[in-house]
Amino acid sequence: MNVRLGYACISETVNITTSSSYTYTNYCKEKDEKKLDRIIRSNFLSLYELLKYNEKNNIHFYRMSSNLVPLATKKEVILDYITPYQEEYQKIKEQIIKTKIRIDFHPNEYCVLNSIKKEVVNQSIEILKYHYRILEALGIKEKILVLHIGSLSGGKKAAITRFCNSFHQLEKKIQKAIAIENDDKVFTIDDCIEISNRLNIPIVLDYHHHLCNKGTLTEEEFLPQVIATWKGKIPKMHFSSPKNRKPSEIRSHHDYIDPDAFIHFLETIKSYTKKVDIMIEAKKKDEAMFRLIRQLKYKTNYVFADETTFFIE
DNA sequence: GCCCGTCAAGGAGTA
DNA sequence: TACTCCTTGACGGGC
Repeated sequence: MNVRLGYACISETVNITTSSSYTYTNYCKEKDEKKLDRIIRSNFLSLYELLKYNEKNNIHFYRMSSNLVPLATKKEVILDYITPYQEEYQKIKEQIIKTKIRIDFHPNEYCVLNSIKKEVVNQSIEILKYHYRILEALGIKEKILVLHIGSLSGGKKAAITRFCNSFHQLEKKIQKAIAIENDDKVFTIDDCIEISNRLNIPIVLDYHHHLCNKGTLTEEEFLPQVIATWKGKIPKMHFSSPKNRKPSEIRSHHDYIDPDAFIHFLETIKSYTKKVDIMIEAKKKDEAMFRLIRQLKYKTNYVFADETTFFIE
């Protein structure tokens, strides 16, 4: 099995941020369009710098921050975040094409497509449109928006039906970009499989969430189904370690990854797929990924093709 | 330069 | 109905 590791949004090594913000409260006070423009350009420039850093370190899998454009989804703010930034998009696009890095977005838990409130659903659709437009502007061919199912209101059956109904309200091209992820409290991998079967969309398995919130299917049962949802594309999965074994902290992410748990995870999945991209979700971001890699080199016979890519027999 | 309160979002639980 | 907590990184005032 070929494994590529990636990290999300922030580098602990490079001291820049792609998430500089301009809060709505401050914007209302100041109405400083130039400041907003400066922040957006700074975030795009930082994204370009991070992609250069990824290239230097042979990182082939990366999640962009959702906060690239502050206030982009605020109804009260009319903001064209595409046309004025063509130069920035082009520069980033060329870097993405050059390095063939696989990139995605993961809108946060406030994007609730199955909310019982119509205005929240509408706002969630706007949030997805914003992410999709950025992917389009960056010329990313394989557009992926990883989404949680959301609210449990009215019970699971009703919640899943609401998710499917809202999904069908999305433009077709955005529907094609949606992938769903199991969460750590409510929607299990079983639920994701049910939804995936109804909507024909891929599933991102989050193994930490699965350990917190198991369905009835065994790993042997769900793994081939989850991988099949990618229809030949390289499956994406998320891996993190619990901050603490205490029930109150088991859902929180640790600074680093438990290498033995990770090795166990790889051994579990290796007979089901030839390739996998795994996003390391640890508080120490890329630093945690590189520490894990050093530990894998020490503990295993995995054959490394480059800094973040290796092969398991 | 560090510390800590605030911001921003929706859901869910409690009073 | 109103509140508090959850989560997370950035921000910004105070010292």
